[in-house]
Parts: sequence; C-alpha cells; structure tokens
Amino acid sequence: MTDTAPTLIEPPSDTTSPQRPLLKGRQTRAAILDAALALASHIGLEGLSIGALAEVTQMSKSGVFAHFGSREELQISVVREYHAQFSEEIFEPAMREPRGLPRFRALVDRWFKRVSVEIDAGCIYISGAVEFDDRPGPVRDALVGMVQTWHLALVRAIGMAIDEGHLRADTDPQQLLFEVHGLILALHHDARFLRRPGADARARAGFENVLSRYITPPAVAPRAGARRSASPI
Amino acid sequence: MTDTAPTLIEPPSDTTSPQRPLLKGRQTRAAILDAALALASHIGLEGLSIGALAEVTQMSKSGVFAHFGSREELQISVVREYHAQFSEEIFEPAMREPRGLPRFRALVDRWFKRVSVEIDAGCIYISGAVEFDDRPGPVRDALVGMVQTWHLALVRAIGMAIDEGHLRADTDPQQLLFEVHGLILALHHDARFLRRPGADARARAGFENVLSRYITPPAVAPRAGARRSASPI
DNA sequence: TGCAAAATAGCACGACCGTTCGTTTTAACG
DNA sequence: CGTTAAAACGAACGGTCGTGCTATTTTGCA
Repeated sequence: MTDTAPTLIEPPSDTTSPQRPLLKGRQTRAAILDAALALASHIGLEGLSIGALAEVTQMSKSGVFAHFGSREELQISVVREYHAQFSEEIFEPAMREPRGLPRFRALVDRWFKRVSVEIDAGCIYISGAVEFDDRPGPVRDALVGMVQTWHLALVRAIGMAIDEGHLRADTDPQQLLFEVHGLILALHHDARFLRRPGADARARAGFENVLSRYITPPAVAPRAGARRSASPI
Repeated sequence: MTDTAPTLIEPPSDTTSPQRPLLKGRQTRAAILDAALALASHIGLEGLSIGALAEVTQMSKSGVFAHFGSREELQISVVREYHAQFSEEIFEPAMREPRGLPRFRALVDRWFKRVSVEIDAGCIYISGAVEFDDRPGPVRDALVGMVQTWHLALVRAIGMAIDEGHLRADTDPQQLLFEVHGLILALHHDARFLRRPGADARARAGFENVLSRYITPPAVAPRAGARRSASPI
C-alpha cells in the first residue's frame, strides 16, 4: 500500500500494463462514456441504447459497440464512471476536512448538493437501485458493491465522529446513516419528481434535526427526553 | 357530496353511464390489470410490454391491446389500479382510527408494512417517481397527481394531530412529512435493493426518533394555550 | 334460438433493439 | 515515407416492440 490520496476506488487489478495502449481510441471511449452518463442520468441505465448513443456521439452503432463488447459491459462502465466522479467530487474533497463531525458534515453537504443542485444529472445510485432491485446480474452486483462502498465510508466517518466525542458514544452509526440516507432520497424525490422548490432546505433542516439527537449533550445531566441547546455544531 | 367512506379516489367524472356495459370483458380487463400490476412491480412501468402481458394472461397481443388502446393508457390504468389498492389497504383502514396521532401512526405503520413486507410487489409510487422524473407526459402527470393526493392526506392527518394537541403547535407538517417520507424511501432502498434484514426495524426506530421531536412534551409548563389530552403515545 | 355487439384472435407493418461480420479509414511508429 | 494494427464504418441478422387492420369467436339479450 503506497500513500495515495483517499479514494473510494480500488485499482482495477491491473493485468495489462496501461502504459502503451494510450492510443487515441481511449479518448473517444471517454467521450462515449460521458455521453452515456448524461443519457443514463435522464432515462436510466435500462434506457441506455447503443443506437441513441451513436446518434449523440456522431458515430456508427458498431463503432460505439466495439468499445464495450456488450450492452451490459457498457452499463457497468457507466456505473464505474459515475462512481469515479462521485468519489472525486464528494468523497475526496470531504476527506480533506478534519476528522469527526466536520468531515461527516462535509460528506453529507456535498451529497446534498450533488442530488439537488445538479438538475441535468439524476443520481445513478438512486435510479439504479430502483431499476435493478429485482433484476439480478452483473450490473446490479456492480451497483450494490459501489453503494455499499460509499455507505461504508460514511459509517467510518460517523465512527470517527463518535471517537472524537462529537457524537454520543451510544450512537448507532448504521441507524444514523439510515436516517440521513432517507433525507437524501426524499430530497431526490421532491426535487426531481415533484419539483418542489424548498426540498433542499427541508433536507438540510432534517439533517440538523437528526444530528441534534446524536450530538453529545453539552454538560447536562442525561435525563431522557430533555431538550439540548447549542453544541459544537 | 354524499356521505361515503373516506377514500383517496375521486369518481371518474362519469360521462358514459356505466350501468349497461358491465359485460364479461370487464373481468378479463381486471385480470389483465392484476397481471400488469404484478409485472410492473418487478420490472417497472417502463418495462411493461404488451407482449409479455399477453403471454402471462394466455391471450393474444391484440386481445390485450384492445382493452387499453395504447401502451400509455395501460400504464396509466396500472397507476390508477395501484392507487386504488393503496387507498383500500392503507388509507381507508387507517382513517377508521381516532383522529390525531393514532390515525397518523396507523397511516405510517401500514405504509411501512406495504413497502417492506410485500416482497413481490415493489411500490409503484417509488419506482415510478424515479422512472418518470425526467419523462414528461400523461403517465408522469398521473403519478404526480396521486402521490400528491396521498401526501396531502398525510399532511391533513398531521394537522389534526397538531389540533388535537398530540404534536407540538409549532410543528411544520410538510417538514415532518418530508422526514417520514425519507424513512419510507430508505426502507424501500435497504430492503429491496441492498436486501438488508434489519431495514424494517431501522425505519420504525427512525420514525420514533422523528416523532419524539414533534410530540408535545409530557407535563411541562405550556407556553401557548394549546389544549392537550391524555398522552396518546 | 337467433341476432347484434362485444371480445378476442391472427396477421402484418415499420421501427428500433443488440449483435455480428467484412471492409475501409485512420492513427501510430519504425 | 511505408507498414501495420487499431479504430470506425456499413450493412445485415433475428428479435421484440407498439399498433393497425380484418376475421372469428364469444357473449348478452330479446
């Protein structure tokens, strides 16, 4: 293990040395993948069609197809690409925050932004989860693996916040994650589907509400059901 | 307005008098719709195909098709059918509970059950929301309308709980709904997609957590003149 | 029982799907 | 340069899709 920047991505088991084959074909593959990601964000992974992709990229169907070998491999590549972007835009910057509550807050904050602000790019983790919850196969496996990786990272961040004393010692990290994840999903639902304007504020208010129950009480006798005042935020 | 049992369904504007055409065709239509509902629960509304439906119901494609006139009308019919079942199994029984917190609890409890226990029938409101968040048209409109009807019913129930003094007077019904809806979505995600065993318990624990923040404090000096009855749990 | 209408079947259509194959263009490199 | 392999194309295949037609069967009712 060398000392690299934190990432959610494990190196792809590097069988072929990637030094030589950096031909021009790679960059068209990247362009196709970009278009595929945008397309899948709108119509879903199952809606991805090679024909539509060829039209967007101004290529022939067979030209697009050759880069992936099968539609399923294309879908998996899109999932991996999304994972990479997700890691780069959300996980890695947040990991530069100090461990504990600030880092957890940064993770959730960027997650909120990603789900709500990005109008033209629905979250593939969310849409994929619904599309593939009853569809076994490699695509579903890839999705599950990456969602679990991301959830594990959040649980770790919560654990650190407990260790640092920012969150109560009896906090159940999985339960906290469940509740926060619910806010993300409700935000996605209200913003994208119902197109309600205030969804972002609702999610953030909900997050503060959830957090207030897990944050360490300042210095009060721990009586159940008691209100708590300000704390290290 | 006659005094009917409470329902989420408004009468279908009855242009053609439905008295005569109660022929045998109606019940095959109902059978098709049942199969379509089961099919759509697995592969989604977009995955519904008339060919697959014909195979399941042992009919010809054109025979199935004739009952709806178009695929889109079939999808809308499925949404309406789901809405009717949802109203019958969740809304109507819960409306027989006493108004206030018990009724709201009953609504949420049955909602939880519907999303988690029913293994072979994913919630079409949830899958439809993801499938149609970027797909304008009559199907999306129907989905949005019915989800909003259901949410409105919940907001009304929350409002009654506030009026009854079961919930704090400063409760924001929309915010409470947002947080509870998040728990539903997280439950759906964890149970159906990740197939985590404890999702149901997490959702219920989360509900109690959310509720504890909105419930009227038991016997503290009341600031505003809000009436309260015996602690309704 | 007979008749009209409703319900279903059968067939064909154009469009799009993923995929294969052979050819042609393009890019990399000595 | 020329050579060679990679990359892209074009056409075609079998298949499924939704949707029109026209028959044929079935149903409800006098």
